[in-house]
Amino acid sequence: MRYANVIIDISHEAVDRPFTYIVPDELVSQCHPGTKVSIPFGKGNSERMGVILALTDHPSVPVAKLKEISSVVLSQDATESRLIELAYYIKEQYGSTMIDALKLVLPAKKTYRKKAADKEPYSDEEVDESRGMDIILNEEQMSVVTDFTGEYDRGVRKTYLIHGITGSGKTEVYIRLIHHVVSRGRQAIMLIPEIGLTYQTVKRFKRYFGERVAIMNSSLAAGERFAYYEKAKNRQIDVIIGPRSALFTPFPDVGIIIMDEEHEGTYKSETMPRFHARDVAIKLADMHGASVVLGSATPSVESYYHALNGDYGLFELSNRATGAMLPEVEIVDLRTELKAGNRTMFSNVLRQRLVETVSNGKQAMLFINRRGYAGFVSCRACGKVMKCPHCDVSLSEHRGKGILVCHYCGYEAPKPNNCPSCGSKYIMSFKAGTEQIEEGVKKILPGVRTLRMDGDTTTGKDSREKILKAFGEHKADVLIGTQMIVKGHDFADVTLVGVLAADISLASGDYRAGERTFELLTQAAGRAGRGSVPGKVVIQTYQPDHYSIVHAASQDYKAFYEEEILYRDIAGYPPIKEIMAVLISDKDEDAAYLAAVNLSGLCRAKGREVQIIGPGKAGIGKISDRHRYVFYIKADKKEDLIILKDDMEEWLDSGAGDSAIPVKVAFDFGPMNPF
DNA sequence: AGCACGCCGACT
DNA sequence: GTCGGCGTGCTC
Repeated sequence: MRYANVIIDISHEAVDRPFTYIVPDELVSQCHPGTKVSIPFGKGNSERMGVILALTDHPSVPVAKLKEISSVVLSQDATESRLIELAYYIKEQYGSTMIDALKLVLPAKKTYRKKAADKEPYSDEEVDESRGMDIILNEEQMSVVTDFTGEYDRGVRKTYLIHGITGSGKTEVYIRLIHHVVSRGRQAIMLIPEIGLTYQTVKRFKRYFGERVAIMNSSLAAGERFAYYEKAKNRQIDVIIGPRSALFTPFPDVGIIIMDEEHEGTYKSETMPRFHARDVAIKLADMHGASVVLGSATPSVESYYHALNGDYGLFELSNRATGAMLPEVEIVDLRTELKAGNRTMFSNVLRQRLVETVSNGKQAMLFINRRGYAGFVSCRACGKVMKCPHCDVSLSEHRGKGILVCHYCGYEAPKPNNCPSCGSKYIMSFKAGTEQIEEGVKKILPGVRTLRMDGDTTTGKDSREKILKAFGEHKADVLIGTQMIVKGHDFADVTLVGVLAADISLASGDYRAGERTFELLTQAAGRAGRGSVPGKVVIQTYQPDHYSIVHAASQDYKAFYEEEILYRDIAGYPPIKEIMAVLISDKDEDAAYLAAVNLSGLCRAKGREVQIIGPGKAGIGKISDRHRYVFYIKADKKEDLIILKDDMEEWLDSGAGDSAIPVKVAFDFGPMNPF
């Protein structure tokens, strides 16, 4: 290990690639990935700061061109070195390169223009002098706050889970906890899922923390983000609210990390360091001596398992803070509807409730899981489905534009007038589920005012906000949408929530299907009756006896958990066992397959106590002309998976099996979606 | 980013 | 004839 790959200065695009340096004998013992070093660089050999990415024996550049590392730089900037350590943790845990992990953690300045910093991502709200102390908490909320602050002041640092039903007032509790930590001179990171938090919540935080809180949304330009980072470094703000990347805010002394809606899938990165924000938050908290608070109405099975185990502290909030009643839930068996001759998407019960609701001047939300209802395009004469030439998926038509789009690679093509297969001119697109429902609603209630919201028809978040705003102002009677309408939007006039086909999400075929269905139904049900009138929920399903549906209807998380954990135990899934997916892709199908066989064979040959499933073709066999193969490894402990990941990385680095070199290999620990 | 090399205008 | 403009391009 005589040579080191060093990144010079991550913050400038032009030099954000590794350079090779000779490691002098006397520095060998001190040089590791993540070590800061001083090196001569450029024509004038000016001394620059760099970070070691990796060590190697075989430089890719002629040795004659190499210079020596001058010295190892000891951490003068604790915040930065902590983030570098965090990058190293991410690299080790999730199997990425050090450079990708560093780029994640120390984002490049890029085209930073000094502007947005002073522009206040809300108008200046009056800062409340009592700073959050005027929130009146109920007994349950209060006991969470006193238990936490008591332990915090005694120096106890750990991870807590707040299991609080929808409307139990978790936000007020978060504000109190943050206030406590901030008043002791430390900082707070408040993580929210990508979908963002409502304007109401933002206003509450602004009100209590005023100028000392920054809100980071995913659309924030790199420059704006950088401006916040500067403020955080200089202790000009105490609280950052944002999605998973908010974890990398360079606060000097973090005291608490809160993760709201901790069960949300968006906390798991879908791109190369496929890290889970929960794990990284716990690691970061450990480095700072901070506590972590996870909150959810429907905790992930993993987190609840850890809470029951005693790994996490557990708080329960089981009352609605406003005293509003839980909605009344009815399950409708679609099989009996069909037998009775009802072939529409609406059961008699739902039809009746819909008419009642609208004629009483109230509002209804109708929810459909989009999966399986995408607006694909096919030929009526021969049945040919228009597919993407680069991916194994069907194309969908962009609303009325006559353009077919691939959602995976962005390929676009005009909609043909004649079927490319049989020449017929009867080419039509299947309507999106929401469109069909809208038509159905209008048949039941002629003249009803409807709004539609789904991923395909809603371009940009602006139109989304507009739709929600219009519905909130009661400019429509019925809102029809996909998952996106169930997340945390409170509308006082909504007294009916209808779930049209609850089991579509059960059919997704991965081990989280039951959990996801329970979550969606519970969240959807939580939308009904947020005002003074109790709400009604109608769940239509073909599997009325499925435990996810039954327990969602009775709003009984614990009963759901008991059955779910039993299933995970029997089938050997997380959190009982740990699972890793290895995804291999290449333009050449044979090369991808061969690499998958070789890698899985390598893992088998190691003879560890693991179970290897596959390899096989991935669910979507081709994306952007790259053929995809996948295999899964199950183990009792995550460490066993990490060791195998390291073995595979080493094998790939060493160039063993020359054919395997160009293939891309991605590791995914605790995959959220089946490949 | 910095610093060099590089090929066209007004100066000791 | 040379000093110097900052336009491309490389830095282990």
